[in-house]
Amino acid sequence: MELIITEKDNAARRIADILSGESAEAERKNGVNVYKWGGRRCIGLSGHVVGVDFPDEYNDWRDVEPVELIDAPIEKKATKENIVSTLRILARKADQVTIATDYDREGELIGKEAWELVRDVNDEVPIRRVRFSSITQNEVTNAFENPDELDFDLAAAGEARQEIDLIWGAALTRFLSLSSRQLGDDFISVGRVQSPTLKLIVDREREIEAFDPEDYWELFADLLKAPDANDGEDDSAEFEAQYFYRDEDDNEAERVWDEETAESVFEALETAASATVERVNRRTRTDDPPAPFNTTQFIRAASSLGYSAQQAMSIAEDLYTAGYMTYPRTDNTVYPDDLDPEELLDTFSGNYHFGDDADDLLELDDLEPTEGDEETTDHPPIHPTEDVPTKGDLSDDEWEIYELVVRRFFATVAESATWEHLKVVTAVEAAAAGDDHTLKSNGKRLLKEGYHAVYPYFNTSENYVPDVAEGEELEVTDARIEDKQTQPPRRYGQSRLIETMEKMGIGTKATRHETIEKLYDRGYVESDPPRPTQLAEAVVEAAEKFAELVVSEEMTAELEEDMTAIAEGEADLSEVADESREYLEQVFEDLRDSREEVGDLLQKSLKADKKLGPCPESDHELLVRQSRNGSYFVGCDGYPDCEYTLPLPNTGKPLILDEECDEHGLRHVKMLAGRQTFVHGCPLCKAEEADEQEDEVIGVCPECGEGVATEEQRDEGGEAAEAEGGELAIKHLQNGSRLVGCTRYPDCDYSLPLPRRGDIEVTDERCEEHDLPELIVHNGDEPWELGCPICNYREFQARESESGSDLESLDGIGSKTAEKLSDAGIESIEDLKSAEVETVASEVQGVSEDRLRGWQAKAD
DNA sequence: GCAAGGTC
Repeated sequence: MELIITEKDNAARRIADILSGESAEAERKNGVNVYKWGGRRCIGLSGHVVGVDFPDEYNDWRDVEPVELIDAPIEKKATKENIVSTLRILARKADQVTIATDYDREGELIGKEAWELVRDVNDEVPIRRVRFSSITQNEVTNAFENPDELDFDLAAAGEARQEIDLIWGAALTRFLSLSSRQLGDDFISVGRVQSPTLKLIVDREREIEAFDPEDYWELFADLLKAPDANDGEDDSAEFEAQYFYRDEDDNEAERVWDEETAESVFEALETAASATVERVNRRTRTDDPPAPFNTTQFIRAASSLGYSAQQAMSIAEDLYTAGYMTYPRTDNTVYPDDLDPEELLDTFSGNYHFGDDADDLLELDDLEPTEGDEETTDHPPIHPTEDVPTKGDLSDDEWEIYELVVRRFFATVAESATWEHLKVVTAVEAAAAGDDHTLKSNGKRLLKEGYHAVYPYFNTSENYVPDVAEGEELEVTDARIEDKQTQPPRRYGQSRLIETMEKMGIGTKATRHETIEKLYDRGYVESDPPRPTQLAEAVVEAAEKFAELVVSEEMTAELEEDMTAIAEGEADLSEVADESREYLEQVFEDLRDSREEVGDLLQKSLKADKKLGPCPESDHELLVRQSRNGSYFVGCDGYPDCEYTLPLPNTGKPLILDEECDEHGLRHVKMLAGRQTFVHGCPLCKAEEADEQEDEVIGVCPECGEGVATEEQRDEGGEAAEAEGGELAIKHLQNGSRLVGCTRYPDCDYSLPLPRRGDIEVTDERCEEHDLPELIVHNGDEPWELGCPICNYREFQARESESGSDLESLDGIGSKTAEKLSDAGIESIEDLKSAEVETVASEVQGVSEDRLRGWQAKAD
C-alpha cells in the first residue's frame, strides 16, 4: 500500500481525486479523513501535528529561572494526537510513503515531521517527496511521475526558527511576567514577530505625542470660463483653483506659513475680477490593472470594504473550504502556467452577476494577466475556482468578499484604463506691485474605463476643469482662505500594519493578521486602528533597553540569513541555535540586576491603563478592576484602607477613554461589546444620576404582589399592613442600566429589562393581561412603542431563542466561542443542553469536553 | 500558561 501524506485535508481530497480519477472514497478513522482507492491511501495533516516544547519539569514558571530555559532541552510533542495516531497506523502497513506537503520551507518541515512519525513505526519503508505549486491535474501527475527526496537541510532551517523563537519567546516572556508578578492569564509576552510589530505601533504613537502642530493657510479661488457662443459647448461651470508659489527648491508649494502673506494674497484674490490663463498642460496617463491578489493585498482590498483583517481571512477561509476560491494564504502574485484565464472566464459566461463582464473580457484580443513582483512555489495567487456559487449559497458578507475575488481576477486580465490630466495655471494681479499670484487647477477625466469597468473598487472620480487657452481671461467668482494646522502622522490601520510587516519581512502571510489579534488579546493595543496601551509602551521601552534585538526587525533578517545558510548546507542547525543562545545569555546577564526596575515599570504602566482619576473619598486613585466572578467595577487604589467603589455596566469590556469628566475629573468609560458597544461616560456621574431618579411605581409585582395591602389597611395598621406585597417600579441603577423591578428587592428579585437609552414614557393605556402600563421609549426621531414590559420581555425571549444568540449570556462563552459553536450547529442554549459532548469537543477547536459539561451544568 | 508556524 502506498501512503500519501499532504499538509491539509483539503489537499488530500483533491490529490486523491486527481490521482484516482475521482474514484477515491473517504473513510473516517479516528476523526481523520483517509482517502482510499486501489492500493493507495491519502491522509491530510493539519499543518504541524507536532510542536517543539520544553520537557514537563520546566512547566512551573515559579520553579524555573527563565534563564534556565536557554539551555533547556527541547522536545517534539504531538499536538494533534488523533492525526498522529492515524498516521502511525497507516504507516505501519505502508510499503511506499509519499510526502506531498506544501512546496515551501514550512511544508518541508511538516514533511520531515511526517517522515519522523513514519520512521518511528516503520524503519524500512521507502519515503519520497513530491513537489507541486498548484493542485491541478498536470502539476500533480507530473510531480508523482518525477518524485524527489525530502530536503532535510531545508527542514532544518525551519527547525532553527522553531528553536530560536521558543527560547527567546519563552525565556523573555517568563522574565517580564515574573518580574511584574503577572502570572495568570495576563502574562506579559515578547516574541520575534509580535514585539517588532508592537514597536511599530508604539513608535508611531510616540511621534504623535511628540508632534507639535504648525499653523498654515491655503487659498482657493473659483474661476469661470466665459460661455463661448462659437463652440456650442457649455463650458461655463465653475472650477476650483488653488494658490501656489515656488519654494526655495523651486518646487510648487500650496501651504502659506505666515498669516500676513496669506491675508495679502487673499485680498488680491478677493478683489480680482479676472485671472489670466498662463499655461495649459494636457497629458494622458495609462492606469494599469492591478496584480493578482496575494494575502496582504486581498486583506487591504477587503479592509477598504470595511472588513477587519481577521474577518476577511475568516470569510476567505470559508470560501476556500467550500471550494469557491483558491487557498487564501499565499505570497504569490503570478498566476501559474496551469491557469488558463480564458477557461476560467468561460465558467462565468452566462452567470447572472458576472456573465456580462466575463463576456466582455472574452472578446478582448489578448488575455495576458498582470503579474506582481513575487512569484512563489507553494500556492497560486488568490482567484476564484470554476465552481461558481449562486448568491443564495452565501451570506451577504461572503458574497461581497467572493465578488471582490472574482472581480480582482477579472481586473488582472482586463485592459488598462486611460486618464487625461489637464493642468491649468492662471495668474491674478497682486495688490501691490510685483509678482502676480499664481493659481493651479488639476483636472482629470477617465478617457478609457478599461479594468475599472469590471473592478469598481478604486476611486474613479473625475475633476472638472474646462478646456481653456493660454491668454484667456477667466472670471474670478469667489475667493477662500482656509486656516489649517499640520497634522500628526496617522496611526497604522490593520491593513497598513500588515503591509508594513510584509515589507519588513516579519511574520508570514498566514500569521500577520493573527499577530495583530494577539496584540489585542495581550492588552497591548485597543480600539481600531490599534492604539498602544501604557503597558505596551513599557514593554517596548524595557525591551529596547535590555533586549533590543527582540523588538527589531533585524532579528528576523539575521534569522532568515542563517536559515538560508542552513538550507544551502553552509551552516549547521545546532551551530546557529547555539549562537543565538549565547546572545540571549548576554541579554539575561544585563537583565539580572534590573529585574526590579523592569518589574516596577511594567506594574506602574499596568496600573496607568486602569486609572480613572481621583477617588472622592481618599487621596488615592480610582481604578477599573475585575471582581472574582469576572465582572468589572471601579475601585480605589487605596483598598483596603478605602473601600470606595462604583459599579460599571455588566455588558462588555471597559475601555478607558482620554475624555475626562469636568465635575469629577474621572475619565470616561466605553464598554466594548461588539455590535452593542456604547459609551458609558463618567461612572460617578452615572451613579449620581441614578440616585437622583425616583423609582416610579407602575403596578403590582406578579411574584409577590398578591398580598398587597390596600391604603385603608395600611392606615389601620396591624397584621394586614404587615402582609404587604411588592410593587413593580421603573428603577435606575447606578451602573447605568434600567429595569422594571420589585420594590421589595432584594427580598424579591423579580425584574424585567429596559433599554439603556432614551426617555421612558409611561402611558395611560394598560395591558389587559398583566395590568401594566404600555411604555414608549423616546430615543432619536422614531418613538419606540415598547408596550407592556412583561409582554415585551416575552417577545424578546422568543426572538432570542429563534435567532439563537442567547449562547453568549452563559458565563464563559464569548462571542468567538459562540461563533465556533454555531458553526458546529449549536446555536442556542437549548442546542447546547442536548449536544453530545464528545462529538462537539472533537469538532470545535479550543472547546474541551470539560468546558462543555460546565456550560451544560450552568444552562440547567 | 511562554513563541511562531502550520491549519480551521
